[in-house]
Amino acid sequence: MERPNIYAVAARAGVSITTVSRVLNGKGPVARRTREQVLAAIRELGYQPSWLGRALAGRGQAALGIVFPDLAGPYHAEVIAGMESLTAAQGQALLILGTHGRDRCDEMVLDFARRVDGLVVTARTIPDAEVARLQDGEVRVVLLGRPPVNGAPAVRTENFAPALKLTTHLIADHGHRRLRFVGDPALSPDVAERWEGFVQAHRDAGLSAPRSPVRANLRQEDGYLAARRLLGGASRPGALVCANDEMALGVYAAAAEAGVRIPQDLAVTGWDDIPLVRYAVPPLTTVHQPVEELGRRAADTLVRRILGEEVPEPDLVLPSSPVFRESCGCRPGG
Amino acid sequence: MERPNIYAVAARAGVSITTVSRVLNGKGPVARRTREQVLAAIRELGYQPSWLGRALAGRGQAALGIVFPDLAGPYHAEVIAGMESLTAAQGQALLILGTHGRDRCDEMVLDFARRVDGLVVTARTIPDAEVARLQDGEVRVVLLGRPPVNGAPAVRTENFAPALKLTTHLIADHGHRRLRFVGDPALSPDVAERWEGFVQAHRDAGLSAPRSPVRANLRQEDGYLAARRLLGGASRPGALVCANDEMALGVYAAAAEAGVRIPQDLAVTGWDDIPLVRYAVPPLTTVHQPVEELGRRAADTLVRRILGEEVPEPDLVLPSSPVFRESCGCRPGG
DNA sequence: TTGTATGCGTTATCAA
DNA sequence: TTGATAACGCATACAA
Repeated sequence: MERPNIYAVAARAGVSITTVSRVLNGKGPVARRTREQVLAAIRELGYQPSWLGRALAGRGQAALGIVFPDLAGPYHAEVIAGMESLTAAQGQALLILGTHGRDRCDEMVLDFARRVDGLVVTARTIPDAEVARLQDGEVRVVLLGRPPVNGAPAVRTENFAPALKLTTHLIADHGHRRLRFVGDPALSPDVAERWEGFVQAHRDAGLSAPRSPVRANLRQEDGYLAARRLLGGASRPGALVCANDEMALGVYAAAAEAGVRIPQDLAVTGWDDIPLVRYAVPPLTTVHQPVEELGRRAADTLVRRILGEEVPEPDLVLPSSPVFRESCGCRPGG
Repeated sequence: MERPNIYAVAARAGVSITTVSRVLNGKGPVARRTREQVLAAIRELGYQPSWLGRALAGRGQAALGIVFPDLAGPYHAEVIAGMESLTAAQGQALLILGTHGRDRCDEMVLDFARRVDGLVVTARTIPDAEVARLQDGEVRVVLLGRPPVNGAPAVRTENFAPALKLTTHLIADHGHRRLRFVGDPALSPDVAERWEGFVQAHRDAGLSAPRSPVRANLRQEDGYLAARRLLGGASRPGALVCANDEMALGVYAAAAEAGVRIPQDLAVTGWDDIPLVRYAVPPLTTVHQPVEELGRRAADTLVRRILGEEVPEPDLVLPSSPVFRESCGCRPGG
């Protein structure tokens, strides 16, 4: 048995397709009795409208897309989970595309954009210029984890203030003087802002400017390798402020290998507060980000844009704050 | 400027849309000169065919879907990454849907299925009966991490043999006698098979049957809680075989808290070989699964089904094997 | 209150 | 070698 179309329903109910369409969309006047007949026919045939037909007829595709660099760490998976929770609830489809640092991904993204009503574009995927071009091409875009571009609204998390607070904590409360920042500010706006907060804390404390960041690529192995280098070197740092949790856990491994105790010999902090670090040994001091909500809000903002509503906050910054556990030197349970 | 359609191209090239279509699809005879004119028009107008039109005209939607329970751990994200690598390379779209243990997800999945050419359905999402119904409804389905149902091909990883080997290693090489399995066999076919291998190892070694599994729910916290219970109890186990890595790391935390040393006082093993465990302290002995390839192969199988090709292996089982590090008691580096 | 006819952008059939 | 035209499934202006 073929899948029934709107004509089949109309025939069965003894009406025209227009009437069926009206019943389906709840628009326009339909006599009670007629409506019931149509509804009955729909039920009997197990009819479900083809969203292809709908989309082609100009009703939008009821689909959102997200463009991310890759699915290596937990971060983007959580962003996607947040978006998915919203799209699923609203009966929309969610399409995903990883750029994987490919060169010619402009076309890919453009092609991708054609299949959705709007796009969430994360940091470290496509350059601002390309975002601007998308905007000009009437593609609805929402930026995630990066500042607004050319009128495209952004949704992101706080970075500067928590980094400042965290670093100040290490300096003022635990007396650290030789701190290093592990992460590459050039890699993403988020990391850049964290670095800024790190620097500011030094200024605020009247310390000399910190040494340049230890450029590392956000994965655990990068943290491990960076720490191995640092811990083997002459002037060993007293505290490592890592740009994310995975690198911090990499530092844990290098420290264990070198016989360096955390936090007695080395304070370590992360960023993200991924589930694993709460049960790390010792529990990691980090900065909690509402990543899933970030995805949800991005999707929500995108939907508003698509509906033509005014976006209330074109640059929404969600609060994130330090979680002091034990790797910074704080006492267990206190 | 509106987005050009096939008529615009035809008009510009001074031909009919049929000819344009032929050039586009490389089918049917087209004079060299004509083709060039059409190609020029396409280029000048920046024309790109609408996939909506294509799909409606019956060419398929060039989209694959995956249904998963949630994005909590690294596992499903990696599966998705594997699928995405294939779909992106082939210019297909990838749609995702999480069931989140929702009740009435039958309709959601059905609706979802209408938007794609085929579906990868993972374990712990929808019941076999529902999969069978999808199959009957002419939805192309490939199962992932669960056995074939009603003719739907499956792609999964080895479980029994590695579990047998791993457990035997603990028993024979490290002399363990009081082993417990942490995980719920009822939760997924994968876990059930791992439990079977665990049991078989006891039989093979001539030991009495192991105690019942410590039912825990795959997340780190569940492992932590389970281990806390076990380590506080009277008859403390000597080895914990965990159904996945996250739970094993939870065990790490509980052990540290209880002053139990790994592996001296307690051997621990995981499953999956997620990146983090390689740099755990101590490095975790686990079973490596080619999860990303699993996703890729599932997508590949699905594409074959869609193209109507014979699926070479209706029940593809990818090999997975133990990685002996230090948490089982093996020496560093050997 | 209901129906007719047309457009959306493509592919495919058949005729020229 | 090319073209006119009919699907595909739906929404909607317009007519009745």
